[in-house]
Amino acid sequence: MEHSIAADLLAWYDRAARTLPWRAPPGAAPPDPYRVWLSEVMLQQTTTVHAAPYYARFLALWPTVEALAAAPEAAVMAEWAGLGYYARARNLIACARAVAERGGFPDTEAELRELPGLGAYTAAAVAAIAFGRPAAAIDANVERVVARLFAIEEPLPAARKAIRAATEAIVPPARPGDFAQAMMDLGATVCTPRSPKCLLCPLSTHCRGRLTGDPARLPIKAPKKLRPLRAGTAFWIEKDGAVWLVRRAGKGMLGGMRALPDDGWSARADGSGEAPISGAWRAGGLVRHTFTHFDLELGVALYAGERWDDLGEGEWWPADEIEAAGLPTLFAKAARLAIL
DNA sequence: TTCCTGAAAA
DNA sequence: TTTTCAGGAA
Repeated sequence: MEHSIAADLLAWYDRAARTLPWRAPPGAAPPDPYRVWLSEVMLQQTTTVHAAPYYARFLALWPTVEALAAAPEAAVMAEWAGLGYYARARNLIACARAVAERGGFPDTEAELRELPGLGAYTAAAVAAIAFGRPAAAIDANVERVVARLFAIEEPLPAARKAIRAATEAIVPPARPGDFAQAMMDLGATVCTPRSPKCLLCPLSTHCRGRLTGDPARLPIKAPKKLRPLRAGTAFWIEKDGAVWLVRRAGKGMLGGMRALPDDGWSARADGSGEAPISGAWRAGGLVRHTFTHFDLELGVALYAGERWDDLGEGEWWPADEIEAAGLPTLFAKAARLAIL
C-alpha cells in the first residue's frame, strides 16, 4: 500500500518534473554535490524564481566549492545582496571553507548536518539528491503534502513529529533523490497552499485529506502574532559624487552587509534620530519595509552641510554606481529615494 | 526567538 | 494601493 505512493509519485515526476537550473532530469545521474548544496541553501526561505539568477551568477563566479572557499568574504556578501537572510551567506562561506578543508562534501545525512547552514531539511535534501541516500527531506511543501495525504489534523508546529514519521514511511529505497524533488514539485505546482489541483494529483487516490472534503485547510497552523512598527533614520552623505557607506556588524540584522549609516533602529526599539555628523539635513522621504518580526518606517536624511571629517569607519562609494555596492533591499530603496 | 524579500491576494 | 503569505537555520 505505502510503497505505491512513491511509485505513483515517481511515475508522475518522470513526465511532469520541473526543469530547474540546478537539477538533473528524472532518472539521470545526480548533479555535482556543490551545485545541489548551493541551490538548496539559496532555496531556504526563497522561491525558485528569485533564487535562479543568483545561482547562475554564483556558479559563473565560483564554479567549485574550492573557488568559493577562496573568495573574498565581501565579494560573496555583495553577490548575495537582495536574497535576504544574510546569515545564510555567512554560513555559506564558512561551509565552503570547511568542505574545501576536508577535501569534499561528506556523503551521509548525519555528517552533512554538522556543516554550518545545513539544518535537518538541507542535510537530508543534499544526502538524497546528491548521494542517493534514503533521507526524508521535509520542507514546507512536503509538510503540506504529507499533512493532507494522511489528514493530520494536529496544528503546526506540534504536528512535525507525526509528519516526519509519515514521510519516513513513504521514502523509497530506490530513487530517494527524485522522490524528494517530486514531493517538492507536487507541493509547488499541484498540492498548493490555497487551491490544490486535486484533479491533477497523482496521489489523489491515496489522499485522506481529500476524503474530508476540504484538503486546503491542512496543515492547520498556529495563529501568528502581529508585528510592531518601528521608526528609524538612514543618512545619505554625499561629497563630490560619492556616498558614505558603512559595513554592518557581523551578526544580527543585515549582518556583514554594506549599508547606509543609520541611527541604530532595531526590532525592539526606534532609532535615536541622531546623525553621525553635525550640520544641516533635509528630508529625503520615507521607506516602508517589512521584516519577519517588525515593520520599519525608515526616514532618509540628506546631508546639506560641508564638513565630512569625523565620519569614522566606512568608505566613499560612487553615487552613480550604487547598484553595484551590494546593498540589502532596505538600503537600496533608501538610496533610490536619495538619488531622485 | 531572530533573521528578509517579492509575489499574490485583498 | 496595502496586507498577507511563502519559505529553514541557529
